[in-house]
Parts: sequence; structure tokens; C-alpha cells
Amino acid sequence: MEVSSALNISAAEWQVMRVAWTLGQVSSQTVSEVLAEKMAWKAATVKTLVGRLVKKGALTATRDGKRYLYQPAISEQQAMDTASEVFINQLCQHKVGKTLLKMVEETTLSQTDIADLISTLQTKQKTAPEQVVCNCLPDNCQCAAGDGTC
Amino acid sequence: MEVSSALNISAAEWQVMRVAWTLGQVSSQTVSEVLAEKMAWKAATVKTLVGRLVKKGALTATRDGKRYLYQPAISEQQAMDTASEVFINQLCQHKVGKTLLKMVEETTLSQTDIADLISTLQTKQKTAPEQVVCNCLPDNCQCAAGDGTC
DNA sequence: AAGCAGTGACTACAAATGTAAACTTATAAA
DNA sequence: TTTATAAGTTTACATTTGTAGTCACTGCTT
Repeated sequence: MEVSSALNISAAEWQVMRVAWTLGQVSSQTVSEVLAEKMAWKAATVKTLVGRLVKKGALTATRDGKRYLYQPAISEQQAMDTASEVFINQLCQHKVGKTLLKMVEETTLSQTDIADLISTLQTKQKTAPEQVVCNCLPDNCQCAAGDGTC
Repeated sequence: MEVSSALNISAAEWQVMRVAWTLGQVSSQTVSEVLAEKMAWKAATVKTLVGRLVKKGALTATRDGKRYLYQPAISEQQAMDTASEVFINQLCQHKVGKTLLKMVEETTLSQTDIADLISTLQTKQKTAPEQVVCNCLPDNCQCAAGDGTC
């Protein structure tokens, strides 16, 4: 089963979370400063976003004098994994491989990342199917080929 | 530069596009039937979605008697690549590798997909950096480690 | 020719999202 | 203690998104 507390974080909110995840604990002002150039948001916008994140349970607030310090209530990796899952599940399973390939091609990966990926892939290779069937249509795929390859 | 016709397709719309991409050409009724169990949408909902997709330029409509036949105006792979890019760019670059790994672990990939991935990774390995620096903060990373590793 | 049934077009509407102004309140400084 | 100010809280508002009802039109059928 899946706990799947979903907790969906929007794109704008995600930016705020990244700062919180990176710094561990932030004031809304810090977030504003950090995202100043990248987002050019007014302080009010950041406050709204932070407020929504607290309400959603993605951030926890701790009083600190006149202000609050916010800390992530969920781990970045967990959030990213959930987001990845949602993203992948939205795609045609038959084409996920191609898309993953594109992502690997377009992304800068570290030696470690690459080594881990290769290792995992080699293991998967032992039991991987010849074809991953398209799941865009119910049961029987009616696509051109008619063999589930879309 | 980037043409970046973005053309952002929502989650619900994506479901419709998948059917269109798979069948090449569809009537709104076909979409309804195909997504019947998976989405349980009323016919009206599908029509709205199709309408929006046409307006967005993701689908093209061709008259066919009393109805229209819709065909994708953009390729699935292109759409997926764009979506991937947007998704990846939203994440901390330092952690993209871990996330990609998770995706690879959680996804069913074909022998070909795996072979292609390994091949690409081995090539990247030759020029990959030791570390991918976190880009969650402006210039100087202030995270714990202070060395850009978040 | 009249009518029915399937389609598209228009309208609806709440929730989520992106952005932000305005108001209020609680400190820190004077 | 008064006050300036930075924070948080409330309110605002246009879009987008998810879902769907309703109305009008157009061929196919009798």
C-alpha cells in the first residue's frame, strides 16, 4: 500500500520548499532574499506561499521573536520521489524508457549518480521484459501495430 | 534559445492526449469510451477537455460528418520531453540523480530501454563531474556542508 | 419532411494557483 | 512608553483546472 499523503505542492510553492530544504530553517524574509532574482516575487507573494505551505503541512512554523522560522515537514527526497511517481504515472508506460533516456541525456549527473544508475540498470536488465506494453488504452491496444507497442 | 511553445497540458488533458496519440485520430466519443473506466468522466467533461486542447493547439480538429475527428498537433515524445524538462528543472540539480535513480528503480523498462540508458550513461561517465552543485540558492550555497552539496 | 440522437458550443462553478495589496500586530529601538 | 517596522493575517483577483449541465445544430432515419 501507499501512505500517499500526496500533499501536492505547486510549482511556485516548490521554489519555496527548495530554499527551506536547503537551509533547513528559514524566515519568510530569507526566502524572499534567496528567491529575489530567480523569481522576482514581492514579499507578499512569498508570505502567501509560505502560509499555504504551512496550511498544507509541508512546512512547520516555530515562533522566533516577532517572526516565525519555517522548517520542512517532509523530506525533499520524499517529495521528489512522490512527484516523480506522479509524473511517470501520467505517461504512457511504453514510452517512459525513452523519456528517462532523454532526461539522463539532458541532465548533468555526478560520477556517483551515474555509477548508481548503471548498477541498478544492470540488475534490472536480468529480469527486464523485451517490451513494455502501452497502457494508454484499456485492455487490448488498438494502436497501429496492435501489439501493444503503440 | 528555446522555442518553448510550452503549450502546457494539464493532468486531465494529458489523459485525453494519450488516447489521441495512441489512436492517431479520435472522436470525443472514442476518448470517452477509452477513458470510461480509468477516469469515469461524463461525456461533457471529455468534450470540455478536448475543446481546451484544440484551443491550446495540442489537438487539431477535422470535420467528419456531424462530428469532428481530433488528431494530435504535437508529438507525444516532444510533449513528454518538454514535460520532463519542466519537471527536472524544478528540482534541486544536486538531487536530480537520486531522483532519476528512483524512477529507474520504480519503473518497468524494456531490454532496449535499459541498454540505451546504460550506453548513454557510460558515455556521460567520461565527462561527468564528481559533484553536481546544488542550485537552490543563488551563488554561494549556505547549506550545512557549505560546499554546494546541500 | 419531420424528428431523433449524437455532437459541438456555451455556460457554470468550485477549487487551486500565481501574485500581491492592505490590514493588523507584536517586537525592538528610541 | 511610544513608535516605527518587520511579520504575519486577511482579502483580492485573474487564471487555470476539474467536472459537468444545457442548449443548439446537423445529419441519419422513417
